[in-house]
Amino acid sequence: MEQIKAVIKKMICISDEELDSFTSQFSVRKFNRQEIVCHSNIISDEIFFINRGLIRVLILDKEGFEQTIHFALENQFISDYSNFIQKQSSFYTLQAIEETEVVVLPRSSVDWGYQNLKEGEKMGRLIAEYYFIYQDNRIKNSFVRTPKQRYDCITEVFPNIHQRVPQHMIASYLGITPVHLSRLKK
Amino acid sequence: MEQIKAVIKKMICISDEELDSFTSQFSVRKFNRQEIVCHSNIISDEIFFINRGLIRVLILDKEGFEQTIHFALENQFISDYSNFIQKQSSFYTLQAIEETEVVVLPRSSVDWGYQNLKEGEKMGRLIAEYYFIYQDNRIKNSFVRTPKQRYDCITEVFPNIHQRVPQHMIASYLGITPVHLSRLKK
DNA sequence: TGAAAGCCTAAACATTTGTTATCGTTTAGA
DNA sequence: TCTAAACGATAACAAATGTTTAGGCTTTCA
Repeated sequence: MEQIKAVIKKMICISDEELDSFTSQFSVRKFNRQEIVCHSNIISDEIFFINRGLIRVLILDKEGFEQTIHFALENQFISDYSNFIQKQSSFYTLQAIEETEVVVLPRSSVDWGYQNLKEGEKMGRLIAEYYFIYQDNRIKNSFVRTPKQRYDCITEVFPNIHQRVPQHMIASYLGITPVHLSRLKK
Repeated sequence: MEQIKAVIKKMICISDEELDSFTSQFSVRKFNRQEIVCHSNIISDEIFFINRGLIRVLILDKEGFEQTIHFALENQFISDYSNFIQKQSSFYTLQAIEETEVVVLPRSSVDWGYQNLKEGEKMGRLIAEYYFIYQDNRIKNSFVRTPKQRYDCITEVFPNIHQRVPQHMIASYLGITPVHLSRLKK
């Protein structure tokens, strides 16, 4: 739990006792390559924090093809956060791309944190703000950058992504086909 | 201040005294049609709440054309929230499309709310979560819906938008050209 | 270790989307 | 009230992107 403790400490002021009470409610889970961390169409009552490995977020489009919506790296939180917040069944599938170890935050512990940690709500605010900024940047980029430019700067957001995931997933994340990405690279 | 008070009361538990102390720090500002509410490239130290009217968020792309990024309607908050949070100079321009009246929340009052309202941080969390969900839906839609489908369902997010803004702004919001939108409608 | 699957590139062709120009109508402002 | 600007539709053409197919290479795993 050392990694998630460090991340929380960077966000808010929290005593070691508080932190221990909080993290003692979490568990650890491991996944092999390609394994599904969280299926779509289930009520999403867990948030994951990545200790090690890499998770991609994907959906199946109407033709049954996988579309990569997002990547999540070490020391980041990941879930279908929209549907977690709204307590609806999840839309996204989470898949481990590498051997991955996650900390599991059940909804009960998240709620506990909001109610019992001195700065629990602030932590929630900062996390939501952080991901809002990420989404906003992504939307901004779709307006001001070409697909090739988005490809060229993807390592700003996901360092080493090229060494860790196949190119067709990056193409999908960028909103283009793998064939077209291959063409753009020339 | 009645509208913003009602919106805050819906989000959190707050006494009338707290609410009065909070809203007394706000001011009201009015804009004519086409008037700029907030320029880009300035430090954004204000959040706006729309009492009446309609604001669009836009950027100028490299060719100097206006791109509409977002619309904001009555009883919604609007700002370049990413850059407000990060205390960076704003990227977006805010423009009133109709005669518009806004409540102005200076940064000092927002910070005051976080520090002094019992549920101030929770309010901040809920607002950030709300806009995160909006952005997430938008990104989802770009993967699962065609431009025509996005056009057809835009009133789910912005009711009466067709009666209130010219079609070329909607096209821009959808990420297509006005000529192409006109073609799709056939 | 051998076969199957996955991956990237490439080319040819199809579809979507953008660009430019024009026209008629509506709207805004002097 | 008149005139210029803004707006939406349309057509012709251009550019970007998708689709299909194939080939060669690497990875996986039985």
